[in-house]
Amino acid sequence: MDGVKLSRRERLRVETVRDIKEIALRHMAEQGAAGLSLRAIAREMGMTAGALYSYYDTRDDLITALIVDVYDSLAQALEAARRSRPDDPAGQLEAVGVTYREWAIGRSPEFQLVYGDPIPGYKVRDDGAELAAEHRACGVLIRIVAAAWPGIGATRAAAEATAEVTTGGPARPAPAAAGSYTWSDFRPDFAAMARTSFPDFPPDAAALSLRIWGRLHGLVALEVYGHLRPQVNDPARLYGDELRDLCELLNLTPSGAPTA
Amino acid sequence: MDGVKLSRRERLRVETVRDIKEIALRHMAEQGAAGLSLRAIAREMGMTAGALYSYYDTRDDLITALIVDVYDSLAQALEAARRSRPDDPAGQLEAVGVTYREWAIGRSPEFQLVYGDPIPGYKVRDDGAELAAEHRACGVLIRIVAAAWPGIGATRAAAEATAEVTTGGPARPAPAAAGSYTWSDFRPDFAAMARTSFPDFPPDAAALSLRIWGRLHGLVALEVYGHLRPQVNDPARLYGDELRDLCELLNLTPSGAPTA
DNA sequence: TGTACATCAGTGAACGCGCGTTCACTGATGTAC
DNA sequence: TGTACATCAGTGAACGCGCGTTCACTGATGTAC
Repeated sequence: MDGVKLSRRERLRVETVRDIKEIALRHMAEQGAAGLSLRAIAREMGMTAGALYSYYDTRDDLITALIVDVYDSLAQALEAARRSRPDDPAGQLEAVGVTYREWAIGRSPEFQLVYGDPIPGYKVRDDGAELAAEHRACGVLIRIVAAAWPGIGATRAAAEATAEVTTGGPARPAPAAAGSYTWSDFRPDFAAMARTSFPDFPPDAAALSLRIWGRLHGLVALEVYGHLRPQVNDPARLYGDELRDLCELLNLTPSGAPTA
Repeated sequence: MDGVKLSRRERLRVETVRDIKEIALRHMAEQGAAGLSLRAIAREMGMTAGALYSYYDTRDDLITALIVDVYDSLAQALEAARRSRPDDPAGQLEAVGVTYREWAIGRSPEFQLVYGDPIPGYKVRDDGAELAAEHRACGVLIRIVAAAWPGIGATRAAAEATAEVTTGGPARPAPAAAGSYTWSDFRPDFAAMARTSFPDFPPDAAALSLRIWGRLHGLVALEVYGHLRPQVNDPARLYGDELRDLCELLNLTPSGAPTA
C-alpha cells in the first residue's frame, strides 16, 4: 500500500511512534486522561524520557497527535456503521448511534480525551487539525440527515420506498425542525463542511444534525462517566429506546429489528 | 438561624472552611478540575500547606466535600426552577432545562467536577454521600415526570386544565415511553428514591426520567466542553429547540412563551 | 476577676516523589564516493 | 565491495519545579476552678 520503500531506520521509527501512542492510550485508560506522562511512557518502552523528544518536540505535540488519531478512529467507525445500511437513513442513524455508544464505552479513555476535561497544562497549537478531525466525525450525521431530508439525498426515493412512515397522519414535509436557521447562524468552517458535500443542504438540517449529536451524546456521556449504572441495570436498553425515538425525528422507522 | 452560639474559634473555623472551598472552586475554574492542589489553596489563603490538615484529613476528603456541595447547589437550583412553575409539568421541565444549562455554563468547573473526568488520584471513600447527593439532583426530574404522569401527580388535573395538548390526535394515555420496565431493572437505591416520594410511580416513568436527563445533558456537555461553539453561534437556541421538543414527550406544550 | 491548664489552628522545615525538558555524549544505521 | 563521513535514535545525568503528607513546635483562644 504505502510500502514505497522504507529504510530500517524509517521502519523502526514508524513502529516506535505506533508503540508510543498505544502505550499512551493504555496509560490514559488506567490513570485517566490527566495521568498522561512522558516519563511513564518512556519507562514502559524501556527508554529514557529524553529519547521521546526524537519523536515529539513536546508533550503537547504528543497529545495533539493522539487527539487527531482518536477523532479519526471515531469517524472511521461511525462512517463504517453508516455505510452498513445503504439507502436507509433511519437505519443508518440507529447503526451510527449504537456504534457511537459502543465506541465510547469500549474505548472510554479515548472518549474522555476528546469529549472530557481538557488535559491540565495542554494548549492547542494547531487547532485547525483538531477541528478538521472533529468535523470528519460530525460529517457522518450530516450525511444521514441529508439523505433523509426531502430533495437532497439522491437515495431519498429509495429510502422512502422501503421505509414506512411513522406518524399516524400524513408524512410531514421535512423532519421536525423547530427554528428556521440561516447559514449565518453557523461558523463558516462548519457550514462549508456541510455545503461542499451537499450544496442544497438547508441550515435547518444542520441544526437538526447538531441536536441529534446532542441526543446521542447525552446518555453516552452519562454512562461513560458512571452516572447511569448506579441508577439502572441496563443503560443500553435506555439508549435503545432513545435511538428509536430519535429515528422518528427523521420521520422514518428503523427498517430492521432493533439491535438490542 | 443556626446561630446557636459559636465561640470565636468555631466562627473562624466555619469561615475558613468556606474560604477553602471557594478558593478550591476558583482554582478549578482556572486550571481545570485536575489542577486542584492543597499547596496552591494554602498559598492563596496565606497559610502553610500543612495547616489545611486541620480541616481535612486528606486531599480526597476535600474533594469529596466539594463534590457533595456541588451536587447540593445544583439540586437546589433545579428545585427552585421547578417550583417557579407550579402545576405545570411542561413549564417545569422547560425551566429546569434552562437552569441546568445556565448552571453548567456559568459554573463549568463545578459541572466538570461532577460530570467530567474523575480527578487523577481520587478514590471515593464514602460514596454513599455522593450517591445521595446525585439522587437529590435527579429527583427533580422524577418529580416533574410524576406530575405529568396520569394518575400520579395530585396536580395533574390542574395542569391539564391550563395546558394544551400538543399532538393533533387525542391525548395518549401516558407520555411516550418505549419499553415496559419493571423495578428490577433499576438499582434499589434509585427505585427507593422514586417510590418513597411517589408510591405509584411506574418504572416506565423512571426510565423516561433518565432519558430526559440524558437529553438535557447531551447538548449541555457538548457546549461546556467546547464542541458546540466551533459549529454554531448560539448554542442556547439549539438547546431551546431541544427543550421544546422534550416538552412534547410529556404530551404538553410549554405554558408561557419560550424563554429565548 | 484572676490564675493554671487544655485545646488546637497554624508554622516551618523536611520527606520522597514524579514531572517536562535540556544537553553533551555514544554508537549503530545510512550514504557518497 | 570497501572506506570516510553524516545522520540521528537513544543514554544518563542534571535542572528546577510542584506535589501530598508528617512532625515537633509556638502561641493565641477557651475552660475550670
